[in-house]
Amino acid sequence: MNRKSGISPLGYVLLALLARGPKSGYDLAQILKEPATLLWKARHSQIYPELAKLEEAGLAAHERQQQESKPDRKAFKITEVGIEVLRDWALTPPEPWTSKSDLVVKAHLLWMADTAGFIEMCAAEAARIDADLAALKLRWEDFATRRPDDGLPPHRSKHFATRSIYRYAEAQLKARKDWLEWLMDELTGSAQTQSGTESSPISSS
Amino acid sequence: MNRKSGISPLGYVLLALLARGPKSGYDLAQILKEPATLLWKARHSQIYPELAKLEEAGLAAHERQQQESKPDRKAFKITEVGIEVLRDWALTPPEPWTSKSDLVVKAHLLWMADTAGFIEMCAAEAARIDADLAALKLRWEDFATRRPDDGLPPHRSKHFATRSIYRYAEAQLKARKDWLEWLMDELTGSAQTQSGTESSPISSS
DNA sequence: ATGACATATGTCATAGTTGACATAAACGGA
DNA sequence: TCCGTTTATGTCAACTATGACATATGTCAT
Repeated sequence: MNRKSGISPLGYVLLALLARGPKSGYDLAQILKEPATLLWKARHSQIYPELAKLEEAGLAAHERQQQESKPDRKAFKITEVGIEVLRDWALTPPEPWTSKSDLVVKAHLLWMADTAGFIEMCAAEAARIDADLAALKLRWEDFATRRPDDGLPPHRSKHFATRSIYRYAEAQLKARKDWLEWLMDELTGSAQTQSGTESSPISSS
Repeated sequence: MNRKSGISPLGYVLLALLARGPKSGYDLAQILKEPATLLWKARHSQIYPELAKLEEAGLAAHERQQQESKPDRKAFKITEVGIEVLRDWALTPPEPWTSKSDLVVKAHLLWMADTAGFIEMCAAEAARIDADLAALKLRWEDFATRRPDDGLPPHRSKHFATRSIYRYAEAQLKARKDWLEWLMDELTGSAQTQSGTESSPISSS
């Protein structure tokens, strides 16, 4: 729990999802699970206790539901207080953004690594990003089919808000991939004309 | 500590920095402190214990140094074993990349937020990114002056490796800023022509 | 001297996150 | 009937990270 507000980062994520409609812990875990993290990444082991905290704080409430052909579920709803808290939080300055990628650390020690192996690793990562981008596109198409445009103006539209986070994920992935491709270009040019770890001067045009 | 390797993510970061030359915990804390996180973000409270672990594992070693006009320091060096461990790690597939930005969570709940306040928050964030980009450029120019190009081919050059991580940071920041600008464009268009939180039908062409 | 500041090293309680363990209802196929 | 899978909820130990507290040396200005 964040000292100032009493709500953890994940708490806000859960509230933001509950604000669109009631969901169970299981539902939330499906939305926040890997791969292709769109909004946030979290496991059910973190989600269930967090929901209990939100409920204790009066920001969410649950109701037991019986289902046919499925076990019972706890349907969580955001409360009026929760909505107010969310609205306020939406306008507060975002946390300073710091991404921690071990790929960048590996790039930092590129100069002492096996060049061929490093390029191979980069190529595999670029392929993984392509797969993520494709999965993202499919996921968006699926969403857009299930929930077609509500026709509301962007600033009131859930459809638009969702689209905006897809665009964000896509932009970040593309930037990462472009960088990888620039890096591989620089390295292949360099490793071929100059001697690498072992030199095998077969052909240099 | 990571179960498989016995080395934490931060451990690899510290080794990668030590591989370029001896550094004290204080030096490392300066490199890894905010703002404008380039490689990783860490506090000295995490760094000092981690250095002790690396030393215990035989991956780094320190030597006490007396300095004029400054307190004593512990100069840490990477060991031969440490170098081997790093080289191996450099070729292992990077962790699946998941960035956690609360800005994206805020975008997800855009539809229920005060539009004018939201746009203002975005504008402030865009300005912050501009400042970060400017600071990044200055930091690169400072580095390039202090450590001019070593003339080595990219795959063996520390200069190039450093440049690559600057490019990465720049690309990520730009992608984030471009997205923010797209978002603000969409919102200003929408909020002006259609009624906002309170409707004031002044002019609708 | 006194106080502010940079250098330098450390600990500790708390918060956030992961991965493993644990349980159970309902379905479908072998 | 037993086994695997999906749905569903939960706990717990270990790991990672933050923010506060703590201490000490040396410089410089007041």
